[in-house]
Amino acid sequence: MPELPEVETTRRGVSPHCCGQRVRRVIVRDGRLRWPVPERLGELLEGQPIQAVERRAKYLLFRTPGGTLLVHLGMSGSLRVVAPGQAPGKHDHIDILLADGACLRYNDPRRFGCFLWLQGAEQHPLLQQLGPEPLSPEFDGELLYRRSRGRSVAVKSFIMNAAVVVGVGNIYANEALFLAGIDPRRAAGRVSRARYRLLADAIKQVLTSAIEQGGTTLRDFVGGDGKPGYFAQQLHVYGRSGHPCKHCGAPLREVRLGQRTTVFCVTCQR
DNA sequence: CGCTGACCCTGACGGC
DNA sequence: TGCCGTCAGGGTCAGC
Repeated sequence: MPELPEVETTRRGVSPHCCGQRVRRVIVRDGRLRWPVPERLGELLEGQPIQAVERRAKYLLFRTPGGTLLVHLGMSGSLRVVAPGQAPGKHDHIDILLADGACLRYNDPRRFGCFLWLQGAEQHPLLQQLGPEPLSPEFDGELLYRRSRGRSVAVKSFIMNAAVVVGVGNIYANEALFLAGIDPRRAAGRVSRARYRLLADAIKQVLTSAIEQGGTTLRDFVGGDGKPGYFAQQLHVYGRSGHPCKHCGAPLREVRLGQRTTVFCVTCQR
């Protein structure tokens, strides 16, 4: 379940192994992802040098002179660098073989991810509608306040909307709302400016600390069995329905908002 | 335009 | 033990 910190950790893990290298070969074993992997991906990518690996929202962008490979890990995807000659396992759908023999291997049991080839990537509809990066200075409480006026949607659904701010998945939305003391069910338009400042800070804080902890597992992404970083993180509410609130001890409550499991403390979050 | 809910998919898990 | 239903979740899209 890669959230933004896992995607960023993946980027940092694979980037040094890819950058400056040419793609020798592309092997697509199963191209049935969110959208079909382009038939001609091999022809398009082979021979191209990878100039940079960037991230926008939860998308990874592999830049080459001929175009950009856009990768999303979906719900269950992972991208790792494996040693030459490693036999593929179950759900290892795509290999990108690099000039030095290393292999960038994509595994995705649920196949919610995507591999797309873009030219003029910035104009692509998937990237064009996106709101600001949560860790950029552009994202703050003022932006949330302004964009939420008159909106009746629950504040939790609001901050998970990629048109508002990217990269806030279910886990971190729950955690940030707890830290900010805001009831996730509250209408977005009825949250004050002061509380949106707290919320924006909380979002930055949970994502930053998750990325830092993801960094400690970097070698897993590079070498062997990648374990998502957030398992190491101290979670206050996510997955703790019915357990005592870490602030007041009252049992945490669970509801569904926009098809997503939502956990919060009725006492501490108003 | 804003919002809700269906949908894509497989594996884990609980009940019987 | 095994079968079956349910749930998990990011993001897109249809429809109200």
